[in-house]
Amino acid sequence: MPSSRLSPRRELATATGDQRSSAETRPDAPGLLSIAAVERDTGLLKDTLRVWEKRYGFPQPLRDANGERIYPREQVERLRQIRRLMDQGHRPGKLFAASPTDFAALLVQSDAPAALPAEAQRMLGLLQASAADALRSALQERLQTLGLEDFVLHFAIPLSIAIGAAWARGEMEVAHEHLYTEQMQNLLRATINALPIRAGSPRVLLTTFPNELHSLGLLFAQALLASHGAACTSLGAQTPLEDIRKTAQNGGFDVILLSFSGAFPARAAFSGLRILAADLAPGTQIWAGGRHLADKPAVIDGVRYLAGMADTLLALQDWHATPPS
Amino acid sequence: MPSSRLSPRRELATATGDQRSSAETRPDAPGLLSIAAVERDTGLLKDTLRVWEKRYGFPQPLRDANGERIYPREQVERLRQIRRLMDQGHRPGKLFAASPTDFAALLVQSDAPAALPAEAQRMLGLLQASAADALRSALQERLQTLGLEDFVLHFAIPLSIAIGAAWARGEMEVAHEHLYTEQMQNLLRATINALPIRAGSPRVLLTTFPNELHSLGLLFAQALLASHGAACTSLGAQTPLEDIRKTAQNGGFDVILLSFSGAFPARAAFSGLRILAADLAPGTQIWAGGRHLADKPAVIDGVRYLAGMADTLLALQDWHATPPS
DNA sequence: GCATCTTGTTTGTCTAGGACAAATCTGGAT
DNA sequence: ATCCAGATTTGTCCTAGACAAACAAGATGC
Repeated sequence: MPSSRLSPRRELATATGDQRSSAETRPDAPGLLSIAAVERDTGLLKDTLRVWEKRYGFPQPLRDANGERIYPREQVERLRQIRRLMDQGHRPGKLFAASPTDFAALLVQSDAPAALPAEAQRMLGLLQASAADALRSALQERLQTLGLEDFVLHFAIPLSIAIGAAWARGEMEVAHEHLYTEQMQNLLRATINALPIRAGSPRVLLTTFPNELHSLGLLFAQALLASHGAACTSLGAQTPLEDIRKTAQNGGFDVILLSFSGAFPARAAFSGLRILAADLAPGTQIWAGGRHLADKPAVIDGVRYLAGMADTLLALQDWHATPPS
Repeated sequence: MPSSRLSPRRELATATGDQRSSAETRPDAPGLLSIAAVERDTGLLKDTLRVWEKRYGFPQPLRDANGERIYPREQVERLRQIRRLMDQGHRPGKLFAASPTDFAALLVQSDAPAALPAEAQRMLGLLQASAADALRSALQERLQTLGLEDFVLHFAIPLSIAIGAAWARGEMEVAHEHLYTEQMQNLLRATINALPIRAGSPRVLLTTFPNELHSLGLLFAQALLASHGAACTSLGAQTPLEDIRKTAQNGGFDVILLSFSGAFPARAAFSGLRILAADLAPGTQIWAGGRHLADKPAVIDGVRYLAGMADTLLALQDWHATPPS
């Protein structure tokens, strides 16, 4: 007798792989995580965790009564730090070999001590105090003051980076980050939704390839474009290549914006871009975001690389200067 | 020389496990998917896919030059249908044993032929045509006409269910569903954001346990509560139990709303609820959503079960009738 | 008849160790 | 400096087996 479900859960099942066990996420056992829970928390595949244990001797989880791996919280935190450094280009072999001192040095160095606006600093505090309402209104106030463009470029992005760093350092709970993401999303989506579309602006389709999550980054780009009147349609993250192609053809878009994080292999990115570019309606452009792509870009007809968020606006300017229609 | 990343990707890495391979998602090879891609698309673990192949003889992927599994699109679609029926309580053994006729019958039966408003029917069409702008304004119009509460209860929820069913039937691409989720999110978040908070209303914290994705459902609940003036704070999906506890204590919330989909094992849900209820500030309530929980609820002090979305509003009424402060 | 306990079956996830191709680093030649 | 060949690192996939939790069915008691 199947009991029917209340509401669909698929939109995320697609994007993430919704697992169904109970063991890996058993909510008891305070500081101890199963291998599946660690996979979820760190983004490292089970296979990778096991092979690291064999090759490098870390992590070194305990075992429960059934001989299954049990990871103490501190090891998971270390794994997160390692993951973060790897995302920045370091290789695991070096990281595991590094002395504790060197490792710490790398970590500190990685925390872009970039100029973080004083207000952003204050918001880190609000976040750590879980002061949701205060955070909400503070963000809103900043947005009012700075305007959408400056807010995104000079406030939201540095703040997001700082939060990522604080999280890797273990100074922030998962809940804090969720709270931040929610508030920021609410604010930006509401703002974007209310913006007028300027005539003569391009119609832009935004998304990422499969295996690209990174949803806040995409939202930032959308906000920048929309603030200049572009007609944006986002598919969120993780759209299969074939689907992007079809949607782009149907929708009559002028621009397809793809965002890539550092973790996405450049080879695959270029290969996908080539395929996408191959059967593009004439006049349609592709904008590919992601710093590591812009470093040594493959020359593909119809593809433009954006080295940073700010480049998005330059591309838009150029589009206006020479509309391909 | 680490190349630094533009923007943080963590908020989703947390929630999903961001993988880093290239093979599983190689964007070439039109109708053929690697095992990792199938895991992402169907939500079935690699291990499960392999063990099904051995035990039931399905799926039966091809092999590439390296002996690695390659799944044709049609098998993946079948897997999605199976997954959907399993979410409704069917067991795999029966499904694999069923004759094609019986299987088809189950599928049809599962597609809640529930009364779908004519306008919703029309929107399914818009979605399938990828008419993003038309969809956007149509949704907006519906929302204006019906008001937030009716819109959610009698329009958005049935529509979401219908979309889930169409997707399982293979009539809908991933992109269509992404498009829908995005538009709906934009609309609801913008609306919620603009709602006033009524004095004397409870402060509600919304989230789900780890392994619970289901973000649109949570957003629906938030919309309903907010439409009646409640002060809602959402953490999104997938918050670790410990984090929920801490946030709830800090934030001075009156209610914690947890949402569970059918795929979440009831045992684990009750166990988690008990832990959470144990050290709750006096006067704080827990509302647990999810039909399968309400069927045979474990009696836990401070926990109220919501059998359906509409129950959310009843609970709110009761709260107002007898404020626990 | 309805509830509770016991047993047998189904099912998902974990374990182990081995293999290999893609990505990266290294040194040599232009 | 730039480019190519070879060596090394590294992530993911493979097989095969084991076991506990979830479930179904039958037995027992009220």
